[in-house]
Amino acid sequence: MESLVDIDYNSDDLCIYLYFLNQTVKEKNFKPYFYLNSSDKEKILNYLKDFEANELENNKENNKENNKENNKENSKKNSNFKTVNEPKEPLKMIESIDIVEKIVFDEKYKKKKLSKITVKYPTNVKTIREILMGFEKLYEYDIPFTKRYLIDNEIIPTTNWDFKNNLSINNKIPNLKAVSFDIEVYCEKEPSSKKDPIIMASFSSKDENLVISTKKFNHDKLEVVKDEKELIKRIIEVLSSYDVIYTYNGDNFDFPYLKGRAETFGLDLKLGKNGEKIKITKGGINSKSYIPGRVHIDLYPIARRLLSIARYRLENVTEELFGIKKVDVGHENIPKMWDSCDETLVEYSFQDAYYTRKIGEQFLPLEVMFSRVVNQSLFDINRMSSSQMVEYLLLKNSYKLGVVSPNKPSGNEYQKRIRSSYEGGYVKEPLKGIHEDIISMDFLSLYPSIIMSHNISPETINCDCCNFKEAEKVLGHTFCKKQTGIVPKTLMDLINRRKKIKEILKEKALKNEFDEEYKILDYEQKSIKVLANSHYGYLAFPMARWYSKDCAEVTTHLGRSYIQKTIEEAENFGFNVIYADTDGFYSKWNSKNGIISKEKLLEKTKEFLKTINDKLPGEMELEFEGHFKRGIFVTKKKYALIDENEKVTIKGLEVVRRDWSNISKKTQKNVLDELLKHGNIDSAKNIIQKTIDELKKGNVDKEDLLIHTQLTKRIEDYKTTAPHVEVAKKIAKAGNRINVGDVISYIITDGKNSISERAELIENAKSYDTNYYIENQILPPVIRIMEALSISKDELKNSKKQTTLHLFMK
DNA sequence: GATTATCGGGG
DNA sequence: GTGTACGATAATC
Repeated sequence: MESLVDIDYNSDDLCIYLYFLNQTVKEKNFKPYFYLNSSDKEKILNYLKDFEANELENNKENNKENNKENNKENSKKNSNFKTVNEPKEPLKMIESIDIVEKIVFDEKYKKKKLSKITVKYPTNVKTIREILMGFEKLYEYDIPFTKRYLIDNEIIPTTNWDFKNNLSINNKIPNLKAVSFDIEVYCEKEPSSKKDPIIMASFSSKDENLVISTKKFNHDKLEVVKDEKELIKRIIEVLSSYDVIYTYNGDNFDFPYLKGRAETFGLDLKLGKNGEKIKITKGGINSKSYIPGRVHIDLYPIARRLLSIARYRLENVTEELFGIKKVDVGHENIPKMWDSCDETLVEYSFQDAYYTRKIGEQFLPLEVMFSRVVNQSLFDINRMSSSQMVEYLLLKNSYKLGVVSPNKPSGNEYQKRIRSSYEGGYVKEPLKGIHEDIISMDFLSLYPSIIMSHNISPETINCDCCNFKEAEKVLGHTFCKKQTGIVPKTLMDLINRRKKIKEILKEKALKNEFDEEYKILDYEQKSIKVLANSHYGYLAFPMARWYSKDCAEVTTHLGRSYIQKTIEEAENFGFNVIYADTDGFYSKWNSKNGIISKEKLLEKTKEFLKTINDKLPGEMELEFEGHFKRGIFVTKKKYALIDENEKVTIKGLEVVRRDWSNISKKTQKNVLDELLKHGNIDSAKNIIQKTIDELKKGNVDKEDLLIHTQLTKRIEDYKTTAPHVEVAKKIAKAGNRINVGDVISYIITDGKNSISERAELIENAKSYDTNYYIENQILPPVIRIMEALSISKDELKNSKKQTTLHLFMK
């Protein structure tokens, strides 16, 4: 019994490689295929024959021309001989043409006779597809070969595999040997693999913590090698003994960089299970670094998908998950530290690898569950958006139902979809200000429930097989009563599976059985929840095969109507609804109905939930989400709350932009903390006034005034004057190199010229413009909060102290 | 207020 | 690789 960890098409061996934990199985019998909307085999064959004859004829002509040109070019440049185009011989590529009866999605689920065209090799699909495009409509012609294999054979990756009975056994997460990997580079500016060397590599696994360096440091985990080439060889050696490799942004940085460096030494990155080379595909911004037979897990895309934080640097993710602040050195200091043999650099490099592994261990079980539920490989799942996962789930279900799936949109259609918009969820304008004793309630999976209970799906919308009364229409649309659509059907399967798992979990919890199986099932139900909640978004996803703007629009329309009716009921019951967004709301007890204790409030909430849930249709449920000690509501999507345990939740108010000065960020944080923790508006006001005073007195740290802005284009390309551009010009004038992408840090100094002219580097700043910092850095972030509490801007500025010019003492 | 441009992660 | 190609936020009209 073994589990399938990876699958790849080997283009040298011309077959699929199934990478099990301890063996690679070659699959030679599976052939690529697609469908053609025609059941006339003779006609298809004749069409191909005609094409081939035509092609041969054209090629003779072209070759004559090409040869002439080539000869000319060759005599001129003496360049390599250009190969002439081979004529396309489609008939040789075809394995078979079979007439099959299929249900066709695009034709309202009609049963139809189609041709299943099987070709010899995956690359043939593109050739034949392009020829037959002019003949009739094609289906399922762009499903990657290995993905197709997994769908058709119902092989569930990462489950144990019973070779005797040829079936997968869904149980424990396989015992994969995992290591994390991270490199450090010596560079002053943007790293370039053409010149900047790799100086260190770190690894962390359950029984190995290692830093390899090309220089000696005083550190216990360090191994020293003589040069960079040896380092690269050692990296290959270490990585080659593991099944799973964790990185943080390794897709875009570590592996492409390593490959670039290896090339300068004439080395190949033969990292695959059987010595296959790493495959790095560059798709514009996002690369993928694939190692055949091993699973490269990049934690960065996972963190983006599963966490909701302001920034996704490794240090932010570490802090979010473990509450630990890891050592950070700042990349610009690496060369200095390397030159001065500062061992903090080794510790930093090691911690990067260590926490990358910790994050990997945290997320791997969930990824494994996604892989099993969606039925695609761990590597691919790692890099899929939730909409793509839904698509593969639908493709799998569609195949099981004998349905030919719809195609991806054409370029034009895609553009049209991107441009179209529709009304989203209901967002209530908040009752601005500070509120206490807040209860939040929300709908458990509002959109999935709506899609299921109304049978919303691209093929059930406006069907022609049912009769509807006018009153049954939603936004003028109707949904079939006879047949369950593929989207609600897929959702129901997921929800039912989750319900069953939840029941088992409940039983196990009662028996106190929090064992391995409990954990696995818990991960499974979590992955299913994410997938279920992604179905609505999928309907509006422009690249989706089962896209339907009408379906998405009906879903949000019904959602708005449910939440609005619920708010009305809550108000009638005695609540005062402060704010609402899409599927939930924040409320307090209306003082008109008397002042009640927290215990009584929770009781009332329970009572209300019972009455409302009795009225709601079966699938839908309003839930108690939380009780908050205090909350500040500023505008739509901008609010902050604090709960019983002093845990602060901030939505839309955080200053996350790196270009704001420290003093600005600090002030905003302190003001919010004060308001949430003590509810004291006056002391919040004091904080702001005190900061302004300190600024006027000149008691601020120079560093706290730095504003950071990135240079996004070349200096000469800027049409407008901006502070950071002016500073960049000064740096350039002083003879230093300035590159696109550099972050310029500056202080606005005092004077009479324009702001841009007064921007200076920290070492050149002799003063600062008090007024600028008050008006542009301190006030803007706090003003909207304070205005929601009826405090005016003038009131904040009015500290009745004289403004004096302040100079930095040095 | 709607539409268009820019980053993001890594060193 | 049977190609791709996201999504949130800031800037700008």
